[in-house]
Amino acid sequence: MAKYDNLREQILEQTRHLLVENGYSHVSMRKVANLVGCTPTAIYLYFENKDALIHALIEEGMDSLHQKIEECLASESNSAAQFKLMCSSFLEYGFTNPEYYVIMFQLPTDEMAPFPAEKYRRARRNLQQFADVLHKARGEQQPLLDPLVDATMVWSLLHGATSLYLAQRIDTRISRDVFATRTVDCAMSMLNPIQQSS
Amino acid sequence: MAKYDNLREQILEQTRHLLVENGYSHVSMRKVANLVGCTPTAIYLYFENKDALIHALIEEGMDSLHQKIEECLASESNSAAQFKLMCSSFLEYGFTNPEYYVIMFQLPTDEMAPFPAEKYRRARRNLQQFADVLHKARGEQQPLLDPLVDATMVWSLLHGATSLYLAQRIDTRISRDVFATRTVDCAMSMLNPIQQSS
DNA sequence: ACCGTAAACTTTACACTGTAAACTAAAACC
DNA sequence: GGTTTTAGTTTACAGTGTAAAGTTTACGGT
Repeated sequence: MAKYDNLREQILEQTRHLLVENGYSHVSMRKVANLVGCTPTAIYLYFENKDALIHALIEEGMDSLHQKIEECLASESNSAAQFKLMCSSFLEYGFTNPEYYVIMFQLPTDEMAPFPAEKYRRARRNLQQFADVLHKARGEQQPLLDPLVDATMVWSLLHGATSLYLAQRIDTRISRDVFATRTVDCAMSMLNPIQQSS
Repeated sequence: MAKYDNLREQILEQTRHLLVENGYSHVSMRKVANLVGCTPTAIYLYFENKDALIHALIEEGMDSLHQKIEECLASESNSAAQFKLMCSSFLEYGFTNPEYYVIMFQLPTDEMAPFPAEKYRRARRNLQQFADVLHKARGEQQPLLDPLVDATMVWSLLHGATSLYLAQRIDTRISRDVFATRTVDCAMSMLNPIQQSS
């Protein structure tokens, strides 16, 4: 009685394809259905709604980013070097996977259901790893300031840089390489505990 | 023969109202038209399309942000103090005008026509001012590195922080005030020329 | 063998969206 | 007074997400 074999997987596959080829705005239930060969409403048998379908892809993205970050930890022993590699890898991930980056971090929050809390925890591993490495890289220096807050600063910088780059808001006189390199330098400077203002 | 007095202005007013009250996703040509009391297609007599209508509001936002930044320059004489005030004002602008911030800096670029180049120049005044003050605040220190690049770093940080805050991606254990203060501190640390990596 | 039920869909429909094309009424000009 | 221009309206099309109901197929039990 099953008309397709593993329709759910086919739906995900074609959604991923549409996303990567044409960007989020071109992902529609009807387009996905047409590619798969089923009817639009059949998708609702496997995903509660469009948001849930996208959330499945967000999870994929979070996992591949996580894996990329894990590799940074594995390929360097010095924690400062690890941190540096993590930063440049994050940037590279965003630059080379804009469609995934968009759904992971830039989706208009007021139009979309928030990424479910229980899945978000897995996503937050990424931030936590930044915090851990940042903390270690500073060595025995006084952890006066919450490492979580400082990791959030690093994340703000990296996310801001990626967002502006993807939105083509970076002055064209600045090359992509210079931009990325300087951003990483900037993040590295956050290894020195930031002095609090008066 | 004019059926409305200054229909264009009424359209802008109601669009602004819809944007601020309900966010970008609830701005539709039909809703605007209903509020104004005209037909949806009448809007096309004054704005080429929905993008052009939104661009008009983006311009408003850019201008009010510019004015806010000008005030920072006026209310402080020390350039470091100016810079600091500019940073915290930028954050405050984003935090308190999320709907404007979204259309100004976060609108999905692949769904929307880019902000027209000739208007964008006016928008870039803001970045240029950051660059100028940053340059001045560093005093006579060697301008080895392009101030534009460094200003872009500051902008990345501020934009990233604002985006993450608006998307409620900041850990709830971090209060808004702490987050803003630390972000500004972080931006201030960029006054020290960032050392380039090997 | 037959009947009931449940699974895996499809069909149809609704309320939205942006916007193109054609039509209309009133004012302005010669 | 007739013509053109302005300022709209009406109608229509192609697209969106998704709810509700209908259909087909397979399986389990008696």
